[in-house]
Amino acid sequence: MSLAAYREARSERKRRAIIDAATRLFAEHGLTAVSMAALAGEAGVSTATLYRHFTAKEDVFAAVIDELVSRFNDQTQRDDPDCRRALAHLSRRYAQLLTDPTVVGLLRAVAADHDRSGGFRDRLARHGSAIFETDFDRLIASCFQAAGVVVDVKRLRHAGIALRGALEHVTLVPALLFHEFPDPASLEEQVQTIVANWLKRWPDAPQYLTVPDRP
Amino acid sequence: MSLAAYREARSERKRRAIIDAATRLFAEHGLTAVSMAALAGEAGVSTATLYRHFTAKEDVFAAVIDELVSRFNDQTQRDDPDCRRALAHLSRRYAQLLTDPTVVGLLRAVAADHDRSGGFRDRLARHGSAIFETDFDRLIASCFQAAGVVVDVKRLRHAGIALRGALEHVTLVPALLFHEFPDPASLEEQVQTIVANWLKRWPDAPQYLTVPDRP
DNA sequence: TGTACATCAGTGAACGCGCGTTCACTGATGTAC
DNA sequence: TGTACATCAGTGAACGCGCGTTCACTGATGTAC
Repeated sequence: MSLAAYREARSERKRRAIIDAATRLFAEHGLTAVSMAALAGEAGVSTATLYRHFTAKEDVFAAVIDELVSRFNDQTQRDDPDCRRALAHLSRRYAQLLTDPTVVGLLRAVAADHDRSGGFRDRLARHGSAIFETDFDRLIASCFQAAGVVVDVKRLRHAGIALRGALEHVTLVPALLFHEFPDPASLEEQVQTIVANWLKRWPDAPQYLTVPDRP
Repeated sequence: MSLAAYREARSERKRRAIIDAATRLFAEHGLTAVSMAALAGEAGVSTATLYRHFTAKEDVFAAVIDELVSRFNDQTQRDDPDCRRALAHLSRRYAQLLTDPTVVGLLRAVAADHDRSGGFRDRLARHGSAIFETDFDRLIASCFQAAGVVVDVKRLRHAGIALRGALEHVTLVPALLFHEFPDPASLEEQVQTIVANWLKRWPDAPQYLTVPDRP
């Protein structure tokens, strides 16, 4: 049975090399700009081997996306009991994710080739977005509760829009549109300022801020 | 000289048809997914005619982007003397632009094919972004001034991040990533709420909000 | 007025290249006897 | 132990298609005489 073991090990190594190379190339250049020959070269494999492991180019891309999504799922972690610290921590993770060149590159690839897939590929974006949405909503609600402020659903929603919007404005938007990625130090500083501003203006805001608009 | 006039009119008609068709197709499918044959078909023209008007496919794309940029430039308008109304108006324009399927589609196309152009094509994104940045900065400063609050540059910058980030979160982000576009009514309502929340929390915020973070 | 010619934007058909994909074959290892 | 054979992931070379681009030609109009 050692023949089977040998073959499986070699096969697994090749498959890993293919997915790793595909992750790099698709993230950097997008789906259509990467040829199967280029992918095979980067992975150190023949093009025919690509087709032994995957039925088509889009199938390789799907595998790349699936792996990234499952990496998201593994990242759920225990909350800090201090909800303000927990929210700052979540914001940092969010900002780091949205300035990760691989993640952003794949998001761009998914968005760009939207109409050539059956729609199954935007799992990455939707799934990742949904995970963070849930976490943000929960922590934002706890922060309001901890501050002793009772608020309605609509205000909670806009509190989330304010925080996530500010974070995305300094991360995802320049990264997606301009391929601009902040250095870690300035990112950290921006995130801290954004979270501090948000805390002061939403859960810690004085009561008059919770009544309707001024005339 | 009527021959020349006839030819020029016909030529101009063809050129317009090409740019219009290219705007539609590139916005919907991106640069690489649109073949010259498809473009010629949509424009009601032969592929050879495309090459009489443009030297290459990328040149057609550049013309499309240039036209959109110049349309931006024409839109500078006189400010409302009430800076709060002016800011609400600017926010609405910004939100409408970032939910215009053509604009978003071309932004996506520019971002996706970034590395195959010499970088000249991101004029659209940079130029549009710069125009709005200037306008927002100016109006935000006036709103603070009108409220009698003196603030430093950094706080002004974060006020802008808060407002534009919230607007982009409900427009550009879902549009770019998920191809989701809100209907005009719900967009209008979201923009109004976002601007109202922002005004209460930034220029109208009580003094304690302008001192450094609480311990 | 009629006719031969000049002009040039537009075009159908072709070209050659690179792509995604497939095919017939290899070679490293285990098994039968 | 040695030898003939079975297995099957991996591969180099080829295939056919669609793409961006070009070429030789057309035809609508004006001009010369």
